[in-house]
Amino acid sequence: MATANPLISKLERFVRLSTDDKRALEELVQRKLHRVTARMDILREGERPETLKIVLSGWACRYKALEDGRRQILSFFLPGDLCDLNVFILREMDHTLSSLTMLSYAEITRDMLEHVTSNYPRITQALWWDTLVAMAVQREWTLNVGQRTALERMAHLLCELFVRMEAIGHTQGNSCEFPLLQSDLADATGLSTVHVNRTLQELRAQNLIVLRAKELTIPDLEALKEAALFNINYLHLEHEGRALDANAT
Amino acid sequence: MATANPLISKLERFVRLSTDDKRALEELVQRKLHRVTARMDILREGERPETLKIVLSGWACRYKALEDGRRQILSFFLPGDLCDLNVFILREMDHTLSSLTMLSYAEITRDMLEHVTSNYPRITQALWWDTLVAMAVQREWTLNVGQRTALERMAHLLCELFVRMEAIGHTQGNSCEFPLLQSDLADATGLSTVHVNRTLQELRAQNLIVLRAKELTIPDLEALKEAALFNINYLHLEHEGRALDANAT
DNA sequence: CGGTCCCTTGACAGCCGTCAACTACCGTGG
DNA sequence: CCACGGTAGTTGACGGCTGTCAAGGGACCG
Repeated sequence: MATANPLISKLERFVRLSTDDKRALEELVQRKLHRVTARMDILREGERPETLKIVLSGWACRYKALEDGRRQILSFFLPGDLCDLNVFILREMDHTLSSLTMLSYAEITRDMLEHVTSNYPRITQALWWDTLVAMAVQREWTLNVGQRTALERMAHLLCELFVRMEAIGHTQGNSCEFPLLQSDLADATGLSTVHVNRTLQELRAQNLIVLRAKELTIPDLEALKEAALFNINYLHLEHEGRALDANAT
Repeated sequence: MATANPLISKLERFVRLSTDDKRALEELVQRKLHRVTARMDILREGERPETLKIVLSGWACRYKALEDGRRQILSFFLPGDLCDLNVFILREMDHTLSSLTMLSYAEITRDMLEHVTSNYPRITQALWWDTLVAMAVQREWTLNVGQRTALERMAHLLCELFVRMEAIGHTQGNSCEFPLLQSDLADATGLSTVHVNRTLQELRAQNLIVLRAKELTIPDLEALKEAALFNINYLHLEHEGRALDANAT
């Protein structure tokens, strides 16, 4: 079971937080809450990021679009995930953040974040960890669209999302909620929607997935991983940083 | 003209460094120097990163390989670029670092880096900036292989490399050194070497590039950018952080 | 001068995109 | 209760972009 606060549960995958740390994180998240409906742009390319956003419930994504309309989804955000640490440093967004489902998220201002990072070293460390993992995921996505076939690519994306859902306690057995449209899968994999459809059919035919009514079931995760050439190392779930024990400071 | 130390010139694109900052950086880089010949793996997937590496001269890259040998180059490193800030946090490499040319680089240990980050806030800020820009570049690459056609994709990669070479003062007019093989371009763009060859021919036929003898010339950069749907914003060269003036602290 | 690496070119195939029509599903309203 | 409209998913036909295979050419080097 996840804690009520998905950011805390997430960072605890990396460091052991003290009660102080947790209280600071609770405050951080409760200051400015937002809700938006599905399929709304939250922060657009070209705008200046003012706040760090943290997904509390629902799914979001970031994407870039070319002038002629082609669109690439670059990341999916699940509960607990952070968007655009850019706020610290970069002047303008080079991509767009957008909700995929009904979404609730917290906003954290630059000042609030600076307060936390200068007083809570373990939290700072954990935010770094999260950033580096996000980079690793982005690299894997580049590999995914660059080298894998359509079938492998789709299998890989489904594996990643399932494993990430599992890590935040949002799976029930072999199944999890799965709100993406086939057109989202197309934009994320660089395939056409028609070919996404065919690829999903093929995965179904091989009994690798059951996907309908916004629910994904993976009867045999190992088999799907094999079909995807999925190597989980890039998610860095090893809980390494648990060495950073709150009681050890 | 660049400073003798490419790391300093790079970070100065973002912050104004004090003489103290510069001395610290000089020391950092001079401690452990290395030279390797072209096409050597420096740090392999699965190994534990012990030090941060900084390219001083030559080109390097990072790549991931699938079990069956397919290979994706994920980034190119030019003089002044940093490899694997991972050293701080992640337990094992999820990709491989490799030299492309004769390469000289400096190694920075965890201790040295921590000393610098706790005593030189402007340097810390500049390292963050560099990390966020690297993420932005990785996103653009995902877009590149996911959405652009072969011609656009190749044009985009050549644009990026030329602009980055220009930013570090390594261009002479319209030309710059260009040590990549067509097979490197293939691995970076997700195309076959044969198709890379054809795509280069096409770019030559349109007078967009001259590429031979390890030298790239771009007669009309604007035209190449247009063919590539190249939007420079993702490189975040705006020198925004110059607000972080060394004399303002 | 032979060897090796890299680049180039042609022929052919296949994966995947495009176009278009059709079905399924769902919420709304008469 | 059924009609209706809109969105999402499905399927077929066809074409083209890009991969594969294979052979040849050029540059550099021992």
